[in-house]
Amino acid sequence: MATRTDAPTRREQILKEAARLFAERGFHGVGVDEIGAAVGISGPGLYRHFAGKDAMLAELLVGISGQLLTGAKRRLAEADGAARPEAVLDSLIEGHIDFALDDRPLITLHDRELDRLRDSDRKLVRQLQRQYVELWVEVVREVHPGLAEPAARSAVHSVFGLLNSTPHLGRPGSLPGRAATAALLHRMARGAFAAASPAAG
Amino acid sequence: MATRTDAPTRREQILKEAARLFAERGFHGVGVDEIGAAVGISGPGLYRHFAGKDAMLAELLVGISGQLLTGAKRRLAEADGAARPEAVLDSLIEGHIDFALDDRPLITLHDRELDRLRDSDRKLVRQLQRQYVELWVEVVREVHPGLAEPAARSAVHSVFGLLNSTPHLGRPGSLPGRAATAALLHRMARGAFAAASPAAG
DNA sequence: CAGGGACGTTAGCGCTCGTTAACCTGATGG
DNA sequence: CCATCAGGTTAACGAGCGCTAACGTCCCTG
Repeated sequence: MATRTDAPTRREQILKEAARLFAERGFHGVGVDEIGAAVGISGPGLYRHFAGKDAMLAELLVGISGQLLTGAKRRLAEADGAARPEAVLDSLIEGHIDFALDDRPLITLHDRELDRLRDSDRKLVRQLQRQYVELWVEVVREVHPGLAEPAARSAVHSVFGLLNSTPHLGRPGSLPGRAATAALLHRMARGAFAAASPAAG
Repeated sequence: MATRTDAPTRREQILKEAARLFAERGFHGVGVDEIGAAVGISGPGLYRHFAGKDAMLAELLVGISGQLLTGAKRRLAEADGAARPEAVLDSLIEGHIDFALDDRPLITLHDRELDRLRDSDRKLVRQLQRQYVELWVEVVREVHPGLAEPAARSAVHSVFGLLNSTPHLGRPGSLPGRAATAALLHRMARGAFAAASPAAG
């Protein structure tokens, strides 16, 4: 992946600030004037870049879901064939943790403001999310064959809850460091999956 | 605990419906007219029972936090003295799971709408939440002495995220049954804590 | 039976918000 | 050198919101 070095476009600035504000105070809790102020322009100026407030949220949520799914598919393809299923699962976990630690506001939005979308956008996001979940379910069941499919699906959702708890972990600074936190979350996710099988215990 | 058999008061009806609506569409996304309609009266009629919309949210959040903390303290006292620390932790987990499964809308509100409260109410809720977390941290560290305090605190928050994932688990009906779900969550929580210690590999 | 409180109702006020309209400005390219 | 256009500005509109005011009705009690 080529790392971005050029300056972010205005659209990107707006999306980033909007994500932060939406995560902090909720979609309805943030006014367009505030979003504008956050990027140095004033309210209606945003409409040169987006069709409306809803469009910003839609682009954010679709982007998140797509990014997660794309990354997961890539990791699956990279580790394809010879790799132990454990390694594939570790790669998925690692990817999700990176996302949860680096883009906390987006993680918050992801399961909080979905209902504010137009029907078509919401269906799209839901479909991307479902694909992402099913991809995890398959890998988890390869690593833990004793796990029935419904239980595996519940386990995946629960581990997402665990990994997405990063916004509650205090500001980055009270944490024991990013690497240590990532390692802790990784161990816990693996432990949770391992304990999900009724046989183990 | 004496089980309620008498009819719920109007206040309780309102709180229950408000919790559901707030969880579904967010605090700002629900109008007082809707809350009123949900209990069969119309908008302004609510003001016979609550000082305002904010007051409903405050009462809900303070109630949740207090209930969680009170229940945890009771469980700790009941199992006091001779009990193995593992049994105490299991009791805490069980209590939290009961809450997460039986009061899903409240669980959703609990970490979503806290910022909408007046300063004094928010401080109160935060204090109750902190006490609840610290109580868990102590018990977890008794069960897993290898866990440093900051890591234990992060682990507790993460397990809360795991347990509070119940709203994402699909409507109760697609689930393999309440008991099975509770057992799955319980196993995963224990497994996550066990895997949190760096020593365990 | 009078009186009052509990619990509703509808009408409407005042404010905020998303959005549009109308206008301005600086860079760009034929 | 002028036309165009991207990207801003402020003013204002219309809708929806929380909340209050004013009023009605039932039921309980002295």
